[in-house]
Amino acid sequence: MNSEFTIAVHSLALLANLPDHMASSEHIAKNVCTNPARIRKIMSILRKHGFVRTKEGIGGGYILDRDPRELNLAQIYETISSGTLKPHWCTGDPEDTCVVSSKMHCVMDQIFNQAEFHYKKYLEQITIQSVLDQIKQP
Amino acid sequence: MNSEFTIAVHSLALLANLPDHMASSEHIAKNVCTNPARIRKIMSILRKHGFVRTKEGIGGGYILDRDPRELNLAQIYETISSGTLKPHWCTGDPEDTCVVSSKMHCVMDQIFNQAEFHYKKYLEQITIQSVLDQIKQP
DNA sequence: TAAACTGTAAGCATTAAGATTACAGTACTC
DNA sequence: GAGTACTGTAATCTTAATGCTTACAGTTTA
Repeated sequence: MNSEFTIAVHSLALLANLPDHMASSEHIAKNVCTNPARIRKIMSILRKHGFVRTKEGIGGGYILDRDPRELNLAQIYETISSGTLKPHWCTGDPEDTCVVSSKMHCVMDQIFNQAEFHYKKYLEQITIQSVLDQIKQP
Repeated sequence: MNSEFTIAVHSLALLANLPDHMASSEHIAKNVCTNPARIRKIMSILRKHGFVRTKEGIGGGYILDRDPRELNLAQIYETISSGTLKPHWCTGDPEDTCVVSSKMHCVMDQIFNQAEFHYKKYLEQITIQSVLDQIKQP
């Protein structure tokens, strides 16, 4: 599991906390503790899905383009990390004569797909606003 | 996400399919498509949790020690892969003066812990027997 | 036209995942 | 009790995934 989803959530929460001005990739990167190129890559995907607006040139950067109360983590997961619940490596061999070996891949695939469905159902309940509220709790 | 959980499920389903005799690590490894040492490492954990019995020496190997209808994937996940839903890398910096940066780690931790809780709830519904039934479907 | 930004990609470094090898310990068989 | 076929476990090596750095073209503003 890589951490692009976590970075996206962090970045969006940060933008929700700065509703009135743009934040540069360098600013966000410092806050998240990573490098600007990585932030730009992730924000570029978020822009293509309409979560943020970007502006190039002087005074440019990123700004949230959604109501944080209506932006949930399932939407973010979907665009950034869909399909990452299942491991890259898979057991079994479809060519094997043993049914267990030959079908296991397919069965585990279904299990992970459904697991991801439930995972997203859970993430749907959490909005960027609720993340921000939790952060600001004393 | 590594694939030890998948390997454990595959191995246990295989054992459930061979209820009357022991399977060696080499046999299981061939079926799973990995190496015997890896199987032994995973099976050793499963033995410590009472899922399988092992026997050393000639004719030894592994045999299921649970009713496959009462052995669910949540139990397996718990013993093999607990805590792996959250990425190793974490955003933010607890020492940062910005609340978002300093608290994000803690908030994401909670989110991933609860996500794992829901994930396990889903896995509870799936038994080794049901995996085997799915495999044997035409 | 210079400065400050994004967009994107190539290449490098680090870390996690998986394979290999080795060998001690155990149980069975002759 | 010696040989064989297993598990248990650890050390080391290889490969693949992850993250970082650098670079530069494109865009906007001053």
